[in-house]
Amino acid sequence: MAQLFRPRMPLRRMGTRGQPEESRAAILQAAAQEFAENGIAGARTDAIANAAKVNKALLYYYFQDKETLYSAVLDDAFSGLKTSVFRVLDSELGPREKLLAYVGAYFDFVAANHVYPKLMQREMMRAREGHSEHIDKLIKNYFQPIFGRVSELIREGVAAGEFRDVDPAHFIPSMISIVIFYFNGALVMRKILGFDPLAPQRIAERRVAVLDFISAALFRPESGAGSKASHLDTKTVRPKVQSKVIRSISAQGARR
Amino acid sequence: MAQLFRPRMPLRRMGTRGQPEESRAAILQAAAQEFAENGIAGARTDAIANAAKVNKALLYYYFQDKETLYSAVLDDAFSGLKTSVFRVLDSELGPREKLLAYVGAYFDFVAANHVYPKLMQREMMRAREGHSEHIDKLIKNYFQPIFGRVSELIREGVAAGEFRDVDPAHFIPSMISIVIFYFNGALVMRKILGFDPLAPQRIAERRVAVLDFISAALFRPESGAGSKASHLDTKTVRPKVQSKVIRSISAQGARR
DNA sequence: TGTAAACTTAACTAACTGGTTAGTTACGCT
DNA sequence: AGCGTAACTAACCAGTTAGTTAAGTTTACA
Repeated sequence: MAQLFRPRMPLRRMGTRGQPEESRAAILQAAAQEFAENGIAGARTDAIANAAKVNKALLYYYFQDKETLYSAVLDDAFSGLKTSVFRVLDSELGPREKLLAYVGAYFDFVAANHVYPKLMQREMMRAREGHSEHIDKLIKNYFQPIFGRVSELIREGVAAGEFRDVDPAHFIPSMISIVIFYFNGALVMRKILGFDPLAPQRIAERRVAVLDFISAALFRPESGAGSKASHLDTKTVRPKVQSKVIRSISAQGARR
Repeated sequence: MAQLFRPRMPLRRMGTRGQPEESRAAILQAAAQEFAENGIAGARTDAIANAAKVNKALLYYYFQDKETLYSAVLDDAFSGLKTSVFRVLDSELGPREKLLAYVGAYFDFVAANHVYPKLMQREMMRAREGHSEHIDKLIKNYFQPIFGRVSELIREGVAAGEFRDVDPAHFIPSMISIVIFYFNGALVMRKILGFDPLAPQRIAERRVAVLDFISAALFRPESGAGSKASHLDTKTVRPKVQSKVIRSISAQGARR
């Protein structure tokens, strides 16, 4: 894949000494796809090797075993999310704006990485009483920090009277689920809805719907002014948000 | 399991002619658990047979193969949901009450059948361009009818001015995701939140949170009266809802 | 008494699949 | 020129697992 973009290079043949980072990256990407689509048990190492255009033995040259490779894939995906999301969580914004920016960033990340939500969902369902050393790391490194930070944000918003008095422990999972679910069930939804939910304009629609949903559920109507349909004041944020959608969509288009 | 509830019966020994429905049911239940926990690829037929306290060959006496058994499990789960949910959708209620009743019934079903949300999520993620004959049946028999009916309900509510002007195609998936996600990620959430999300009182809390979330996101503040925090009027519904929780919880407790 | 449904037992196979191994290629260095 | 080593491959192996089979057992019922 990426090799095609090095036009005048001597075009390395397989079976020779290529770029190790490229091979590793190719394996990781192929593995992410395969794991997301089929789970660990369903994923075939041969399929990963084929998709990465690499010999199967190379998987074991770079990674100890299937499980380790899976772990590396998760780490890759979640670290990407973490940096993406913390960029906005660390910014200087009011509770409303910051929360919308957070959800927006999360949405954009998922929209640009369709494997992520599947990996996450699969991992959550896989969690068992037994083999927990592995997921504990994920929780400690990614889930916990993000969750803690957003909890804080929500408590601030509630304290400031901008948010309704919701419990972060329930509100956050709800937010996450709304963002994720749409992408995970895309193919089924296409058959129910009659259109392709992953078409750029549909994703843009979805983004608006998600932000609207969460705004309505969380934001307290501003006191003063026309109080009637006042919790629709997402409008003030929408333009900024919309343009961000466009960017995320085109970025996504370029990526595949 | 179920055999324990036939106190004075001659207590049939294994290897004899038992109740065929019981064996079939035992297999189905064990299979549901195994499939929910591990997916089709991860599920082991031996494990199913052991859990059902039945010889492996009996699986193939009742079901053609693993895939067919899986199919039967799904049919079982979804048909249960369908009847449960249509009971309230066919009732005579106003849009608000009916929608809350629908979400409540859905929640209660999921809370009483923890395998269901996992099976559903897995099935949605499994949907592929290729092997679709099987999932098409599910969509046609269950997803489509329920989705259609709830869409109608939402459009009615919007037309009556009781609901905000939301798009059912986006709102429904969001609702479903909120109900499902909490149960699927229970074990991970326990480690993040520090408490057991499946403890009865936590489930009751969750039920309230879900209904509150959806109410706030969907219901338009009633015109007239004190319009200030008027979209918090879930309170009027809550008592009814709460008692239903209690019932659902105790029913759940009796069931396991 | 006999037939058939509802099972068990346990050995077996065919196919798949994760992982290994032994060897190859080309690059950098001396 | 030649050596060491990172990067890589073809072929294979060993364990697992869905599914089968053949033979037998117990009960309901006609």
